[in-house]
Amino acid sequence: MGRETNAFVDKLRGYGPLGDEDTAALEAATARSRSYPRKHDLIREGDRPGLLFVMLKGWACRYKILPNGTRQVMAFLMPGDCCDIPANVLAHMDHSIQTITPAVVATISQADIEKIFDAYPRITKAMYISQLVDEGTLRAWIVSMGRRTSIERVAHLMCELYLRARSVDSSEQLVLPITQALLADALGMTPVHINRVIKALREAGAMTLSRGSLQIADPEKLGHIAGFDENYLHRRTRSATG
Amino acid sequence: MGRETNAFVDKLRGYGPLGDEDTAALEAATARSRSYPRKHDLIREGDRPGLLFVMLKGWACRYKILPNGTRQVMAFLMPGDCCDIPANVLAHMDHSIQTITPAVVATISQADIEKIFDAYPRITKAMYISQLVDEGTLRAWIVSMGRRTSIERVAHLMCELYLRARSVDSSEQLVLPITQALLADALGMTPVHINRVIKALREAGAMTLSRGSLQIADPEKLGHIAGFDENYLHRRTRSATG
DNA sequence: CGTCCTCTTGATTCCCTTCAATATGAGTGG
DNA sequence: CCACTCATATTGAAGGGAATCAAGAGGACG
Repeated sequence: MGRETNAFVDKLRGYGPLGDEDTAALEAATARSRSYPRKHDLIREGDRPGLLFVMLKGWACRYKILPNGTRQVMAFLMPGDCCDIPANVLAHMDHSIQTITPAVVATISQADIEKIFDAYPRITKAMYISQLVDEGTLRAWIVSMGRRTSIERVAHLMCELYLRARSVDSSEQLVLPITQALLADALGMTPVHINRVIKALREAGAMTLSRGSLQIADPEKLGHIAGFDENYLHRRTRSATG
Repeated sequence: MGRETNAFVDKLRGYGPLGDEDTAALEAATARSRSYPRKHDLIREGDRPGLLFVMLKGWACRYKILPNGTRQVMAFLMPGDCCDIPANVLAHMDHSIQTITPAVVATISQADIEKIFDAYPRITKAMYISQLVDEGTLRAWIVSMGRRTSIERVAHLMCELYLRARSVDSSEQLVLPITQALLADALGMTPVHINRVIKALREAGAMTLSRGSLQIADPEKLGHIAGFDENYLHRRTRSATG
């Protein structure tokens, strides 16, 4: 087979120059991957961390179940994203990670991460920057939850997911694997109210969500409703890296 | 004068072993610091980033003003915390940073950061981990905003700030520089409602907030109300580094 | 072809916001 | 030392947005 693109390598390359030996090391580290069905927990709250998960295909999310039984989703992971909790700092996971779609994910052991960090400073730096960008996404999320109306909130998240998905899959008509229940868990709302908001967005001609997949009818309109400023995503044009 | 403790070095040392040359480099980089009054913007939304801010004394916060005029605070910065947006990835700041108290902060230029990253891999790694920990704090914040009641939300934030403040200042009776308006901006609520929640917490004997400073009367009770699990703060015992 | 998951809609309730008025203390200047 | 001003805190009343409760429709799947 030909050389398959590795979403993780692509992403890191966007954050800093990588040499051939860097990409080779990354590809070697993520060579062994596993497939998982949807709704499969990759790691659960309370587990001992220690592996770096690298999403190669499919989506996942970080979430936490609260004592009252409600669920909060804190992040969406797409191809190229990775998640890492350093085992030497944290004894137990404070949240879980679950696939949203069937997914292919590679895991890198703590020892191998250490080796890579020691031997490939450019990788360390790129991952540091990747971390900074992820943090910006979380901050934007906090802003949404704190100060945006529910319709703005939904529209804003859809804009973010649309742009992020688009940078790993440039299909013409993107379809995002989102259910109303998942949206509710991500935005701290009830499924019932999410449904009403989505109806409003549908009637406005901005987007349609049905049976687990979302279609953006009018990205411009959606962005306008959300008051969206894509600056925070820190996306770079991909053309330079091709 | 004797050797003053550098909160930044102390914090990073908690995340990984640093050699004498590492700490020397960090101390040299943060040697030149400036004092700022309270409510002073260190950097504003729209500015070009490029400096690494290191809080040496005092508190600050990240915030964003939305088009409708409301403000959302996304993070509190305490001595030892730093904030960094890589200039080569982000053209303009997507939020501002402002001091909450009079503060002493050092700045490191982009060029010097690069040099440090290239020459001191242990520092890079420690900062990467520091970043991971900060991200955990943001995730906890999202959980609070999404799925906790207002009283739990206030109590939870107070627990977090109390523990974080305590790890840099072990005074017997900690007093946190928080106003009701600031709390409201941080938790996405109105000052009026914050006031009512605080009244409830006061009457429960958990904590008291008055005229810009907060006292925790009963940390245990507060933690119980919040459903607080300090796991996510990834704090380590400081004794080992003394 | 029944079961389950996802989505939809209506009615009611309640938490929080909004609006408004007042209190209280800190800082300032005469 | 006191009047003045401003930021902060407090409390009440009314309104609205989202949750809750409840019932049902429509596919997907075995």
